[in-house]
Amino acid sequence: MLNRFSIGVMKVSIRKIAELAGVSKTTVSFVLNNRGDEKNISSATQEKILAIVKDHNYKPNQLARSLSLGKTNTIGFVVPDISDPFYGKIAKHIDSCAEERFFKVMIANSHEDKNKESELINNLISRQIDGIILASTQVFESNKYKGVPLVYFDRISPNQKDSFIDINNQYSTEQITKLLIKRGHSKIGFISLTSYLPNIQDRITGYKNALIDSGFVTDENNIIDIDYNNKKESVVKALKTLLCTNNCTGIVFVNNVLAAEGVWALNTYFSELIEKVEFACFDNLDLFDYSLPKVTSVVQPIEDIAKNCLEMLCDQIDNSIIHKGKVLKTTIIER
Amino acid sequence: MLNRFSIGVMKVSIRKIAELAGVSKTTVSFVLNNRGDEKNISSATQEKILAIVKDHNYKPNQLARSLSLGKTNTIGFVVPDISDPFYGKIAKHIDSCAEERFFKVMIANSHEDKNKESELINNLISRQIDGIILASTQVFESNKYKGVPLVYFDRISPNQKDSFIDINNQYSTEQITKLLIKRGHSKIGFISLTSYLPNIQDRITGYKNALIDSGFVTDENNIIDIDYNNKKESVVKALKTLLCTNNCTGIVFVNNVLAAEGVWALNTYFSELIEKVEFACFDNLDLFDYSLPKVTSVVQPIEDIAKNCLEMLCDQIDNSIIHKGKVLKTTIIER
DNA sequence: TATTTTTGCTAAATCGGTTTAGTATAGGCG
DNA sequence: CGCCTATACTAAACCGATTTAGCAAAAATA
Repeated sequence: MLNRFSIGVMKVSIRKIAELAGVSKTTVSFVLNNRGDEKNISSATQEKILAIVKDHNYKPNQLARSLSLGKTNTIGFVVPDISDPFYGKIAKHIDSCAEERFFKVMIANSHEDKNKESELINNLISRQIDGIILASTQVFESNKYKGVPLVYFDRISPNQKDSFIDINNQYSTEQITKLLIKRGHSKIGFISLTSYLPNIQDRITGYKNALIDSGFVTDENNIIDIDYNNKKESVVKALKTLLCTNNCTGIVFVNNVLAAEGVWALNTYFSELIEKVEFACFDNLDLFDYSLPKVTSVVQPIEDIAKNCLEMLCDQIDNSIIHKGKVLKTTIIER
Repeated sequence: MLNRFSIGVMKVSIRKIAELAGVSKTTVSFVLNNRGDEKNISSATQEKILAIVKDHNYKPNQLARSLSLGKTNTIGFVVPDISDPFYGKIAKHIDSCAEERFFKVMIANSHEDKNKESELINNLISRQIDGIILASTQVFESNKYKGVPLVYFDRISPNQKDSFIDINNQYSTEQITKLLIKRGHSKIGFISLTSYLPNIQDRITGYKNALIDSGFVTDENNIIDIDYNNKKESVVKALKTLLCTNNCTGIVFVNNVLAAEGVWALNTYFSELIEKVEFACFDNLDLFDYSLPKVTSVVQPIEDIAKNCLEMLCDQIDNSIIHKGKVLKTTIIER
C-alpha cells in the first residue's frame, strides 16, 4: 500500500537496514535494543549494523515498536486550561520528570468542558498512552476509566480515596485568615466564587474555621460569590459591600485571579483605604510583590505536585501499585 | 506474545469484533470507517457490527491505524518553556485549532536547550508526527529536519524565507518609542538583554530608528543589557544609570518581564520619579493595568499566530504546499 | 436461457517493529 | 572420535489496524 512515506524521501525501515547489513531483522532489532551481547551477536556484526544505522540516520518507528510492545512510553496530561500559569508550570515539571523516565507527555486541554474532557481521555486511551494525569472538570464520576493508570490532581472528588495528589486547601486558608486576625483585623470578608469544586468548598471551610477558632462569629454576609464572567465589576461591588457597608478591614480571596482584581479595584475605587486594608489569597502572583496592598498568599508546591503525580503514576504503570491519595504541604508568603 | 493488554481486562480488537459479528475484519473496518455503503455492506450487517462495537465499547487502536495509514493526525509543538504564559496561550489556541481538524498536539519543552530540542524533535519524528510547530532555541540551523512539515514561530532565523509566522518586532518597537517621544520625552533609554535572537536585535533596531526618525541621536550609553540570571539587581542598576546619570525620562524595555522588574525597581528605589518617568515595553502583562507607572505595551496577536501556524502547517501536510513566511500585525496598548 | 452486472462479502498482504523457538557451525572435553 | 555446549544467527508469528484483488450468489439484461 502506498502512503505518504513512500513518496519522496524513502524512509528506512529495520528491514532495509537488515538487507544492507546482510543479516535478519531479528539481529538488527537485538543490536538496537542493546541485547546484542546477550544474544551472542558478534561484535563485528554489531558494529557493522550500528554503522549502517548511523549512516542512514535510521530511527525506529515508534508506532510499530509501541504496537508490538504494548507500551507507548507516553502519558496524557489533561487540564482545564494549559494557558493558566498554574497548569503550565505543573506541565513543565511533569515533562521534566517524565523525561528522566523516558516518557513523553501529551497535553490535552479540556477547556473546562466535561464532554470534551471525556473525548480527550478516550482519544488518549485509543492512542494507547500508558497513563493519565488529570485535573478534572467533573469531580464526581471518578473511576470512570477503569483499567487505565490514572492520577488526579488539583480537582479531586471528595469520595476519591486513591491515586491523587492534593494540597490542604482548608488548612492553608485557615492559616492565612489567622494571619490577618493576628495582625489585628477583627472583621474579615471572604471573596469566593460559585463552584461545586471541592477545593473551593474547602477553602471556604478553612476561612470559617479560622474565625470560629479565634472566637469570632462567621457572618454569611461577609462571604460573597463572584460572577466569574463579570469579574471586574463583580469584585468592585463585593469590595464595596465588605469594606464600606460591613466595615471589613481584612479580605481573603479564594484565588489569585480574584485577588489581583481586588488590588486593582482597591487602587481604582477605594484608594483612601489602602493603608487600612489587608489582603490574603490562595495561590501567589508576582504582581503581589509589586503592588499595594501587598497580598499575603498561599503557595502551592508546584514542583512537588508534579513530581509526586508522576511517581505515583509510574508505580501504577510499572508495578500495578495503587497508592492512597497524598496531601502535600503549602507554604505561605506573608507580606 | 504477552503484553500488558493481555492481562486483566482483555482489550477488544477488530478481530474480536469480527468474530462476534460473524464477519471478516475487512467488513468491520469498512463499516467503522463509514465506507459500508460504498463497499456494499448490507445495512443489516452494518447495524449488527455497530451494535457490537458499542456494546463492547470498542475503540480502534490508533497505533495500528496510524502505522497502516502512515499518518498519526498528531502534530508536535516545541517551545522553550511551556510555563511561559505566551507559549501557554499559543499552545491553547493551537490545540483548539488542531481539534477542529481532528489533530492532536504533543507539546514538548526544550528548556531553552539546543541539544534537548534536537532530541525532542527526533523523538517526535520517530513517533511519526505529521508536522511540527517550533519556537526554536537554535535559530541558525533551519531546514535541518528536511522531509518533515515544519512551521516556525516566535524565534525565526534571519535567513528563513518560508514556513514561518512572525510579527514585526522592529516596527512595533519603533512605534512605542515614538509614542514616548510624542508624549514629550526627549531622552529615552533602552533596557535589553544579551541575545543573539533576531527578534531581540530587531527590537533594538526599532528603538534606534524611532530616535533617528524623530531627529534625535542614538547614544549607546542609553542602551543597557541586562544579566538575565540576575535580573532584579541588574535592572535597578540600569535604571539608576539611565534615570539618574543619563537623565532619561522614558524607558523602553525589550520585554514584559524586564518591564515588570522596572516597575518594581522604580517603586522601590526611585519612587520620587514615578510622576516624571514613563515606560513602554514589548509584550503585555495584566500587572501593567494595576501598577504605576502604567506601561505602554506591544500586544502580540496570539490567537492569530496560533491559527496561522496551524493553517500553514496543514497546507504543508495535506497539500505539500510550502508557503512564504508571514508577518502579522501587533497592536499597542497606550496607557 | 445465457450472459453480464450488481450485491455482499473475504483472504491475504502490508505497515515496521519484537520475540520465541529453532538451526547450523565451531570448539571443548572425555 | 563422538557428544555436548557455546556461538552466531534466522524464520515466522505477532501486535491491530487498512486495503487490494477477487470470489460467489443474486439480479438484471439480452
